[in-house]
Amino acid sequence: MKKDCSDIGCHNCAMKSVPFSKLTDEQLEYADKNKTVVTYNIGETICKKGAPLTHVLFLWDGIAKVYTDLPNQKHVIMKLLKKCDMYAGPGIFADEKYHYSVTALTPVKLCMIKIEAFYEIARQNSLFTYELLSLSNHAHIRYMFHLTSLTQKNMQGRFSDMLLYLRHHIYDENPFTANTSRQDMADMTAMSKESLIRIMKEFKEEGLIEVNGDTITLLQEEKIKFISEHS
Amino acid sequence: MKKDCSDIGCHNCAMKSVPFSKLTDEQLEYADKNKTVVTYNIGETICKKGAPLTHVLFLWDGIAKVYTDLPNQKHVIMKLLKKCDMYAGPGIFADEKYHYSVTALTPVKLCMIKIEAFYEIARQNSLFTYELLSLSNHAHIRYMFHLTSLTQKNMQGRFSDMLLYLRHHIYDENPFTANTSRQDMADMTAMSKESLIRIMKEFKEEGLIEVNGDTITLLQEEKIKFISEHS
DNA sequence: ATCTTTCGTTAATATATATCAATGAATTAT
DNA sequence: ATAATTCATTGATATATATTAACGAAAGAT
Repeated sequence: MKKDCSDIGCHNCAMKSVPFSKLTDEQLEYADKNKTVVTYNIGETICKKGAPLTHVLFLWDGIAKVYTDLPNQKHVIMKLLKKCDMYAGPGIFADEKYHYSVTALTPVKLCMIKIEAFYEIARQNSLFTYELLSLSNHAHIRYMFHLTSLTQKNMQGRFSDMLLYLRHHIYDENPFTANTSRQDMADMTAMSKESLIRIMKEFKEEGLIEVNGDTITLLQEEKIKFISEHS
Repeated sequence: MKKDCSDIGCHNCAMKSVPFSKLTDEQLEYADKNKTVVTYNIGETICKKGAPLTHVLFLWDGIAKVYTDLPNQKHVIMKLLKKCDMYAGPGIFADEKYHYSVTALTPVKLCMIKIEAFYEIARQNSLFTYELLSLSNHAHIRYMFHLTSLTQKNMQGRFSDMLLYLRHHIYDENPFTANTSRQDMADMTAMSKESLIRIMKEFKEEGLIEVNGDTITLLQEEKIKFISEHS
């Protein structure tokens, strides 16, 4: 069965995240009463860093970027969100602010659940909270990998990590068509746009990848993995 | 009352972390039965990255470093642990491995609670899990700050961030005596040891700090904050 | 359809930071 | 006490990466 979600209530939503699969019927009902469905266009801001955290997001469709919206315009993209992803910023259970901005890279359809409802369910159901903690820690492990990539690897290594991330975690297919601009890719790898393009060219010339506009083919994935691990 | 902890059981432990303050007497009793007290010497490894995660740590005394133990010897120190800190690596509730190594920078006394006991309590008590999630997310917010510091700021900015971290989060006093070597400081700021020393000298010559061996005085904290924010 | 703006690309140059090498001071081992 | 390591420091040099500038192509606006 293809995972999809029409607006027929949390009960029947086939996209339920692991924490939500632990809820009782009553709790799902409650979540359902506190949800809203919204559609965003490309480039629209879904969450703004610093604003009060009011909702948890569940992507039904589309790709969005989660990034540190820094005053000096130098963003770091922490991750991309895709279909079926749940997104609760780190401010939840903490200071109740958004610490990242989220912007749509394609048209994005999502449902939002009020944070109060979220808290209420967490208070009632320790299995739910347990799974949230699990998700949170898995995310943490990924961020640590990201941090060591960005601080310890050279540009070739960081670029390789980005390619593998897009191929395996976001698009899950080999020739993939990225929804990220070159600037976005630069923000994912903590380099300047010009450097990113130069490294991309280098990879093309060495036959590691093929690039057609936004469509990228990994021609020698093993070598790319090697570069990721040895830079 | 000075926060301290003698081995009189979790019940009477004055250092109880917020999550543990939410436990019932019975649950505290249970934790107590599953704890061990250990002392480590300087330089000893408390946890090794990659090893199975078996315990959660509670520091009674001393300073330890939490770092990504990378194959190529290029470590990143994520944070320091001090008295009263609880430390459960991100592998808890996830893949049950240590993702960071932890090493004692001073003699360290700590108690360890078995992870199974931890899970059992989490299953029973949603308030406990709730507080764990809160801690986890607060930690995440700090890591994000760290990541943007390391990837977006120049060396002066990163060094300033480290000084402010040591002064406010670790030692909480102004002339402080660091337990970190120059190499450790370099690993905290993602630069080479030589660069760290050069920046340190620069700060001394500009009258921002005074350095006597490992004792550092922030002479112009406002300017250091300014550098942190504008680099 | 034309103008304007943004985006992708390239090359030349500047700069921040790492690496290398050398030395003295401080620890640790013998 | 002496030798042997390790650690802190400095200067000279190399290198990775950013910045600047320029231009064509694509996309949006009038």
